[in-house]
Amino acid sequence: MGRNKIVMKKIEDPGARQQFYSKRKGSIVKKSNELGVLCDTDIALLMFSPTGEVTTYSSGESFEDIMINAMKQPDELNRRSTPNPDEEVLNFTHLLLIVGVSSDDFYFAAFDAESRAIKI
Amino acid sequence: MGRNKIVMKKIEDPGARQQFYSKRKGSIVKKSNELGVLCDTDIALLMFSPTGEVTTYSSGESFEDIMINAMKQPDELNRRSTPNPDEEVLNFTHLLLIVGVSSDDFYFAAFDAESRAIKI
DNA sequence: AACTATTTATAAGA
DNA sequence: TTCTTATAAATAGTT
Repeated sequence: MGRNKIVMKKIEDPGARQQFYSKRKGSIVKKSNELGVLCDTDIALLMFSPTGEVTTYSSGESFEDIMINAMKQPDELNRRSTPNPDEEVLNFTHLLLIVGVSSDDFYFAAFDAESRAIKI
Repeated sequence: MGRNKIVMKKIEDPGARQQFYSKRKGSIVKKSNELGVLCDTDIALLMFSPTGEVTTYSSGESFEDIMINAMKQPDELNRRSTPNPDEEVLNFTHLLLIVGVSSDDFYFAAFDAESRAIKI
């Protein structure tokens, strides 16, 4: 929207890039908030500014709680199990382990360098 | 946008709610992708549909890698350290522990029920 | 930070 | 349900 159409290419000028980021970040947060309220559902956002500053947004629940809930679902994140998990474990170059503990529940997930779930 | 202004209230009809979710989800992903490309930066999205289905989006890097990078920054997530971490540990009702391991690095973070970082 | 022409998103309707 | 269209919103360039 605006005087010219958007061009899908990196903005090279650092000042203009930061300015663009700030405006658009606000819009995405606003839209996410609308979606969370109108649909009564959880949305989590995490974004890096061009200078490396992190912004998080979460609708309703906390950012971490939304992540935990996502881990507990048979969803996009967990669906990435490999056909042969044992084989993949041997090849990881990094490992992301997420563990959630509450008074009445326990859950965890691990991902290799390709973001594939690892059975542990 | 459209024939009428938005009303910030939950859509009660399940069919209309799901329809709204699908449209708006697509728009937010599109906007996030624009932001990621124009600003050459990382964006991660996680949202639950009204029926509980999880969608993730990540620009550039994988969703998990963006989470790991966020953990490594002195950012929004890590800034929530408590003045007296020891005291908080005694009160947690749940715990989220995130650990990342690569060939040349190691990092972790833990959060209590109030999403405050816990020193471990 | 505010303005405004224009593009974009989208709520209803077909 | 997919397509159309009038209108609300977002926003790029400008001031």
